Amino acid sequence: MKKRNITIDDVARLAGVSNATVSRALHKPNVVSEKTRERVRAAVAETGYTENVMARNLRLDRTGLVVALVPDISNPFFSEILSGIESVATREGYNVLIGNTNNDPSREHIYASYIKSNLADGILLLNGHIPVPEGAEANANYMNNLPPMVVLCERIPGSNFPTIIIDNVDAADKATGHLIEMGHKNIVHVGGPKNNVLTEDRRSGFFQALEKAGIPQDQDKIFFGDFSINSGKKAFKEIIHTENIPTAIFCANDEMAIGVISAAREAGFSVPEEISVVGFDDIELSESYYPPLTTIHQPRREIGIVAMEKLVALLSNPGEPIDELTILDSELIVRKSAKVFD
Amino acid sequence: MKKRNITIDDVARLAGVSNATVSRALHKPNVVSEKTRERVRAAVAETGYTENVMARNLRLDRTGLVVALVPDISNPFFSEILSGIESVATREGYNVLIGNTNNDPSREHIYASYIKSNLADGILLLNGHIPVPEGAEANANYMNNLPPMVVLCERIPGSNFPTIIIDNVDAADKATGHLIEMGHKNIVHVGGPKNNVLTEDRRSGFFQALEKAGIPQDQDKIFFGDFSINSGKKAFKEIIHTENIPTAIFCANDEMAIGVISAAREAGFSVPEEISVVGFDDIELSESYYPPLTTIHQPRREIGIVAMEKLVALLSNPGEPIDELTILDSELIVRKSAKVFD
DNA sequence: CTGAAAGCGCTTACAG
DNA sequence: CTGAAAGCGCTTACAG
Repeated sequence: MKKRNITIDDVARLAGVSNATVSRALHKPNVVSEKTRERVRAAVAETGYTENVMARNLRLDRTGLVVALVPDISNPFFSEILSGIESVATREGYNVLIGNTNNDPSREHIYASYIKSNLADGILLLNGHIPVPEGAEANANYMNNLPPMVVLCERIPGSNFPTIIIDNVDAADKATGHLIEMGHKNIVHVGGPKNNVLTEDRRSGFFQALEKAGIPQDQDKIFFGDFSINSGKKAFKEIIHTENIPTAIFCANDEMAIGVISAAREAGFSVPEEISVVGFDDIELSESYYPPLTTIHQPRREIGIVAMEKLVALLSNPGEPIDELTILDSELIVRKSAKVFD
Repeated sequence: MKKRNITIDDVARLAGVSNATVSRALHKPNVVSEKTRERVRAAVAETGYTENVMARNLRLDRTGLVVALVPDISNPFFSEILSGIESVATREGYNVLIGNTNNDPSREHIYASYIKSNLADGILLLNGHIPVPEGAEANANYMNNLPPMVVLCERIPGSNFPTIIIDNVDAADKATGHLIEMGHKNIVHVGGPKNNVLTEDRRSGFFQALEKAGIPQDQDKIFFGDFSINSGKKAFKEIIHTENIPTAIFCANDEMAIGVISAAREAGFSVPEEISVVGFDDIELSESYYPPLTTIHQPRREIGIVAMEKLVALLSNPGEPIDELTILDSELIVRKSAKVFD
C-alpha cells in the first residue's frame, strides 16, 4: 500500500545521469552543463520528484530548524515576537519550531531533551532561563554542549549568550517619572511574579524614579501579579484595602493595567479622574482600550527580527564573536489612562 | 575545530556491543538483557551521547514534524489555537513548525514548497485554502501527493479533508437574534474581507436572523473590514455617514467590534446606550473591555486540540477513515455592549 | 538475546 | 563537466 518515495535516483535514471549530477543540477546549477541541467529539470517534472530535505540535512549535518522557547504563545506579546522571528527565519532558510513551556518545568525538561537530540541548529530563549533536562546529570556534559542560543525579551543573569532586550529599568523609570511629573506622589506598582527578572528590572526602575523625586521607596508599594488580566484585577482589590489609596498605579504590563482599570471601574473608581494607571508593552489593544492606555512601547517584532538575525549569524560563522547585548529603544506613549494630579 | 558528533557507534564501542544493540536498548528495551541494557546506559552517560532524531526519522521514513499554516500568528485568535495544537503535539511526539502566511500568496508558495519537500508528516490548515506552489505545474502531481491535512477554523469549500469548526452561520444567527430579541430592527453587519468563507458564513447567519424576523435583508446593511481593529474604526465612520444610523451593529469578530466601539466613542456615541454592538470570538480581552463585549465564544484551544488529534490519528492509521466534519459548540456570551432598544 | 549487513535519501572529495 | 564510491547516524530483517 505504502508507495515508495520518489528519490533522486529515480530522477537520475530517467535523465540518464548519475544521482551526483542530479544533486549538483539542483543545488549547484552552475557546475553542470546547460544541456544536462535541462534534462534533469525535465526528469524532475516528469517524476514529480520532491527533495527530501531531512536526508539532505542529515548529510550536511544540520537540521534547518531553530526552536523558539516561549512561556506562552497564546499571549500576544510573545506571538508578535514570534512573527518577527518567523519572518527572518523563512528568509534565511530556517524553520521555527514552537516550544511552548507554559512556565511548566516539566515541559521545559521535554524541550531540553529536544535540544539534546540535535533537533535544532539553534535556540531562541524567550522564557528567561536555560532549559535543563530532568535529573542532575544535566550539568556535566549538558552545559558544555548546548547549541547556539540567543536570549530575548528577558535577560538571563549570569549567562553570556547574545541578548536582545529593551532597557527595562530605564523604561520603568520613564513610566513612573511621567506620573511623578504630573504631580503624583502616592504611587504604587503592580509587578509580575516574584523571582522574575522582568519583575525585578521594572521594579528597580520604579524605585529609581521615586528615589530621584525624593519619594520614600516603601516595600508596601509593591504588589505582585503574574502578567495576566486577572492578576491585575486581584491586585487592585488589594490596593483599595490599603490604608491610603494611591492616586496612581504603574503596572508592569498592559494586561495587568487593563485588569486594574477594569476592577477599578467595577469598584466605582474612574480612571484617570480618580486614579491614574500606566502600563507596559503597548500591546495592540492598548490604543483602543477605554481609556486608551498610557504605556511603554516595546518594538516587539524588531526584537524577534534582530534575535533571529543574530542566531543566523551565529550559525553561519561559528567562530565569529557576536555583540553580547543589544538594547533596543522603548518609548513612553502618552494616552489617556493617566492624568495630572490635582 | 568542528567536533565530531558522538554517535551510536561510540556508545556501542564503549559498551562493548554492536550499534544494533544500542539502538534496541534505547528504543526496545524489553528486547535486550538487563545486563546489556545497563552497560549501554552507562556508556550513554559516559559519552554524553544524544540521539540524532533526524537520522532516526530518516530511517523510519517520517519527520516527526507537522506544520501549522496560520494567516497571522501575532493574532491572539490563532495563537491560542496554536497553543492547543502544540499541547497535543508534544504529548504525541510531534513538533510543530510555524507557517505564517500573512495572507501573502508568495509566502504560501514558500510553504507549499516545504510541503513538497517532505519537511512535515502532516499539515494543519488554518488559513482557509490549500497552499499551492508557484507556477501552474501545481495541479498535476501536486494535488495527488499532498500529505495528510486537517482543516480548522475556516472550512475549505469543495475539499474533503477532516475539518474542525464551529457552525458560523448558526452562531451569527444567534448573535443577531439576540439583538433582534432586544427590540433592534435597524441592524447592520461589519464583516471580514470579501471572498472569505468566514465572512460569508457569518453574513449568512446575519441575514438568516433578519429573515426569520421579517426584517429586509438589504445589501447596504453590510460593511466590509479585514478583522482588524482599524478596519472596525473605518467601518464605523462609513456607518455614521449612512442615511439612517443603525441602533445595533453585529461585527464578525471582536477586534472589529472594539474598533467600532472605540470609533463610536470618539464620534460622541455611547455604547450601548445609543448603539448596541456585538462581536464574535470572545478573545481574552473582551471581558475586560469597556463596555464588556457581548460576543460569541469559540472554544479555540479545543479546536486546536481536536484538530491535532485528528491529524495524529490520520498519521497513525493511514487507512482508517476519519469523520470529515467536526462541529464544536459555540455560545452566545451576553455582557454589556448591547442592550434593549427603547 | 545479539551481531553483520543493508539501506533510508542525500552530498562531495576524488579521479577522470 | 561527470561518475563511482563512501558516508551522514540511524534501524531492522535475517541469521544465529
